[in-house]
Amino acid sequence: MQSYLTNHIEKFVELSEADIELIGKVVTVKSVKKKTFLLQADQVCRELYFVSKGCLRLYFINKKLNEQITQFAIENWWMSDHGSLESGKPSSYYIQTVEDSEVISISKAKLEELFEKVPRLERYFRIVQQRAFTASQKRIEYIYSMSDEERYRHFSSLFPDFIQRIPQYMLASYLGFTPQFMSKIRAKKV
Amino acid sequence: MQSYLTNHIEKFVELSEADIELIGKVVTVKSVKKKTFLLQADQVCRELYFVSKGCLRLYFINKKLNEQITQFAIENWWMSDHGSLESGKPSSYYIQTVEDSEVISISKAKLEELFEKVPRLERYFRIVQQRAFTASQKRIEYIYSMSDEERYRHFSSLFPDFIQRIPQYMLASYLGFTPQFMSKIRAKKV
DNA sequence: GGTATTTCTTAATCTTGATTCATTTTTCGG
DNA sequence: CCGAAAAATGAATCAAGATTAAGAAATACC
Repeated sequence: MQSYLTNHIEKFVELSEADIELIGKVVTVKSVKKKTFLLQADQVCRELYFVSKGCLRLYFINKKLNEQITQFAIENWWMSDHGSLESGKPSSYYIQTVEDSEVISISKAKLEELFEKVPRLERYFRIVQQRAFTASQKRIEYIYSMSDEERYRHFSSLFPDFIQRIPQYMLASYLGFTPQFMSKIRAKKV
Repeated sequence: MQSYLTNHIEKFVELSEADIELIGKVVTVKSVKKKTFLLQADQVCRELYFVSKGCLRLYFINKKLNEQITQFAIENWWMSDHGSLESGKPSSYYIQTVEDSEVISISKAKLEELFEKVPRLERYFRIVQQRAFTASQKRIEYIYSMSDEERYRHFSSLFPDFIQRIPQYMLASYLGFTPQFMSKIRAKKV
């Protein structure tokens, strides 16, 4: 039985019917209401989440006790705390739905088993991981080459649809500035 | 014949003698003098570099015409412009040796072939890529949760040996502030 | 449909780190 | 070992964005 997930995987590697069966057996599809936590700080992260519908955010609480968002995941993106996943240590992050969402999850343990049975998945995850890394590097490049205002305008022009989906204060957090500053910028552009 | 590279790979996956042979055939080991460019902006990046000895930096020229370093690679780290590597488009980055170094390089094309012959390497690169991504995410977390001064002190305490190896202005660039500001911080701490 | 909670906006003041420019110290090639 | 270039320091002024403190506008909930 095909799923959003196996569909996505097949954009990168071929899967047999048997592979799809095996994958189907170890993943869990969940409908999750807005503002539900999939991971909370101090818990060990044991799963990877694939968004088939909706939007997740990854954030931590900084020293000033504000939420600092470091990632969003929308349709066809994975989200997890790989640090906690690998080390087995408690996470310092929260993963929460921003909208009512549909999430496909797989435990780290099951995924390891799955790699033995469907080695092609190593390739899929290598490619996905590489893209994530490239995106993350690009983000660091932007942080260091644009002012906050420029970064806001750049992000808005790249993802006009996305910024409609999320509250502005979340975008401000993701871009690393205050909601007040964001209002200021938006007021300018008339 | 074992190399620094196959040694490193074997920390993550098992290799047969035949695998090691195959890998040895497609990589090139080079001794590279300090300040040599392995990649320059406007060139298409076609290779991945593994540092067996020495240190590389990845940087671009920002709007103010300053060098902005986004990554260092020391022993046992890979460096490349994955963006350019994947897209085939010219890079906007420079990769340069910071010290006299020994670099093992493999072309993207050869690596693709190698994945067919030694599928276990997919796993190795998946793991390596995942670590790189985690490190990159961690870096973004630090950028958004510490002031420049805090980040400098944090970095210094984490990598006291490394900061001895590189000029201070390179560290300032990597941390995203000016050499003048770095002097100021260092002068404080007496 | 009205109240409570979230989200967004405005404005004054304050801080961190940039900029500019000059000087000193270190490193390196010949 | 010397001169030139590279790297580090210092101090004065400046700017981007934070902070604080209201209030206004949306949204959600009962």
